Amino acid sequence: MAIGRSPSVKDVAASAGVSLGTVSNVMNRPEVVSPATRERVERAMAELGFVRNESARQLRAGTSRTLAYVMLEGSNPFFHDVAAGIEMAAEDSDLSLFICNSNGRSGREEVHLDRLMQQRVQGILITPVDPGARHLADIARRGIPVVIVDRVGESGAFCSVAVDDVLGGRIAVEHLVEQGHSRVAVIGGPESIGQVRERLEGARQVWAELGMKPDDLTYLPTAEMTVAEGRSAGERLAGLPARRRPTAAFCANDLLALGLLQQAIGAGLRIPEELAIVGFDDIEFAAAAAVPLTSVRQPRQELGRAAAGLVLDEATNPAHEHQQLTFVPELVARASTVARPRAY
Amino acid sequence: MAIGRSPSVKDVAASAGVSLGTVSNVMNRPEVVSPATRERVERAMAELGFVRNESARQLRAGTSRTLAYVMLEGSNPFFHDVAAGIEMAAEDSDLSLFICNSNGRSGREEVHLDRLMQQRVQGILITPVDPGARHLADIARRGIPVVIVDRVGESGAFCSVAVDDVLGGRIAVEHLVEQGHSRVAVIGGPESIGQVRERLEGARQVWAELGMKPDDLTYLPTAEMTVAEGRSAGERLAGLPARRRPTAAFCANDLLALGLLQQAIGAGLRIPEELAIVGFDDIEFAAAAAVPLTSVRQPRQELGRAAAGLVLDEATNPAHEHQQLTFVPELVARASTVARPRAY
DNA sequence: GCGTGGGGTTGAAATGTTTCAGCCGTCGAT
DNA sequence: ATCGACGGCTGAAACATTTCAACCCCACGC
Repeated sequence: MAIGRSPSVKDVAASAGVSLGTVSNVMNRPEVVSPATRERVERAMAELGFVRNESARQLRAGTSRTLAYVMLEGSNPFFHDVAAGIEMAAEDSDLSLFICNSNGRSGREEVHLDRLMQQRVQGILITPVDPGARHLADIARRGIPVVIVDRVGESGAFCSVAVDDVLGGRIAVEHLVEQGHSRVAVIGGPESIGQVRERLEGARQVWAELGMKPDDLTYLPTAEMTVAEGRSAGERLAGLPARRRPTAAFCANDLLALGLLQQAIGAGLRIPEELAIVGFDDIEFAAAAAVPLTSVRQPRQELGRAAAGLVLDEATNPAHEHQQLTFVPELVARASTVARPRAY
Repeated sequence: MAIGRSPSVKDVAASAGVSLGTVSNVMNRPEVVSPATRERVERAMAELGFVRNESARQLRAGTSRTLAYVMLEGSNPFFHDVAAGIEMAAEDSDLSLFICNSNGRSGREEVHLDRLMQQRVQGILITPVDPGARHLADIARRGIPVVIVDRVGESGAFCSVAVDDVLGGRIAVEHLVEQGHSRVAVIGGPESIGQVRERLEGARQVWAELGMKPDDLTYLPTAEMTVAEGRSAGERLAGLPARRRPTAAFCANDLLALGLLQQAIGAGLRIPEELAIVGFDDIEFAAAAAVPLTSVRQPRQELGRAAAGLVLDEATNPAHEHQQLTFVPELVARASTVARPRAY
């Protein structure tokens, strides 16, 4: 088989003895072409190994059959789960999905967005470094559907999908208090991250409402939301005088919680007796930890799916109105906060 | 700002009072156009908010500025690390990267590949469900560069990049024997996976060479390479009569190892004293486990980078020859096999 | 027999970019 | 003065597809 340039509709048409338009019809409106011709055309396509040229279709159509997700941190499985949800939805609409990763850097984010505009993607889903960034608004102003995932766009200029982070903070700390803890640490940062602020806020709210002493809720800031930072927070925690040391920690995500867990176990602490730990996100590795991690679950795939739904609505429905979808987080209690008799 | 269709080179040309060709030159060969005109054109582009239409470029060029990676299992971070390596390389060549996920199903893999052909991607990197699959060969025959990642294509019809899995099995088991173990389990499966076979093979080789009793190397097959299967393997292990029970396990990947670790710790075993564990891949969560996991490291990002290099070579270099790149795996010893005094 | 309707097919236009041969002046060399 | 070269710019062709008005022919109704 000669491997020249790949055959086009023209070649197929010639080989089947019909016109271009007919070949196109066979692909796009098979019902209008007679069975006999259709069959002939299909055979020709198979023989020549015809493959549609997507760029030509796109050029004609003015838009590509592609969505894009710009994730915030490739190293956090949470975002991959969101991406998986998006991909399912994309698949259902027969669209491709571009997955990009800004790695938390605004510069890379901008580069990706630029490329995506050139690709004329149908819509962009993004967990942005900064939801208020100029370049996001610019894109939306161009008429490209943009949906913020796992953050809430302040301006209302976009749709967004997120969980109620304040509530998430509340149920985490409420759970710890229910388990009898009266000194709790909240670990996360930097505070420039909206989620961190809101989860902390929720924690403080419920702490006050339950009548706990304000000083007994300690906020331990971190520089990032990584396993390593979780470990280092554990060391800081261990350094506190015993009488003031929290007996439980609420971490703003699971990576921090896993790091803290590792450090605590390494230091010989019994979990949850000497230190109880709650994470956030409920990534798969939370359940897989040596001491399975209690975590505030976000419906990760659902988040992605819903976001994709919104972006598609905006792309296709002229009457679309921006909306802010909020999901309800849910506490998944496991051994890192609840001691259970174990079979030995 | 009116949001009609986005402006084209034609609009820019009109606005700047030059011809299409000149606008194109400003973008592609700025040095051939006089500074004055260039400046005028650039201003016009900025004013109109001109964004290149990538599909038109592609149509003209006959190929897209895009690579693709079809990963095997989205739930295994290993593949995301490989993808990250590919993305860096793509970035260096100013290419976009499509990331797809076959989730271990041949059908999805085929759907993805089909789409990628339609997109006229420059090259395809893939960790295939089955390296011998017909559809892979078909694509290569069409002249599209294909590189197999983390598997070796039997036929030599493609380039491939992988680590020496036999060697990986050898160093894992060698390490365990060095640590004084004389009964070892190898956990992994199904055996249809090439890696599993080769890692097991390496384990058996070195076991024999070191003069250990063949019966003391137990192979525990699993149905998948997941955390859950790791746990269940742990239960089977615990069910063996004490005198025959292995004191160490070599798992064919880290997910299995983490599952096993969790099960063992839950059952009250001390690690590594009562059970030593070695994983494979050295994903980030291996180091983050409660008992940090000894693992056979694959240079994950390097794998991706090298694969991208090969695919680009095949795409651009007429004198390209297929090659099978093999990396050397490396043992990273941690607490799951080596007891160290700990500071309490 | 004539008009009508409609199923099936055609041919050309349109999409946005790049490339390339060619054109127009100007400047330097002969 | 003429030629050549060259910098700077133009205009048209080419890429593969989709769409749409137009067309042909046949059957059917009057």
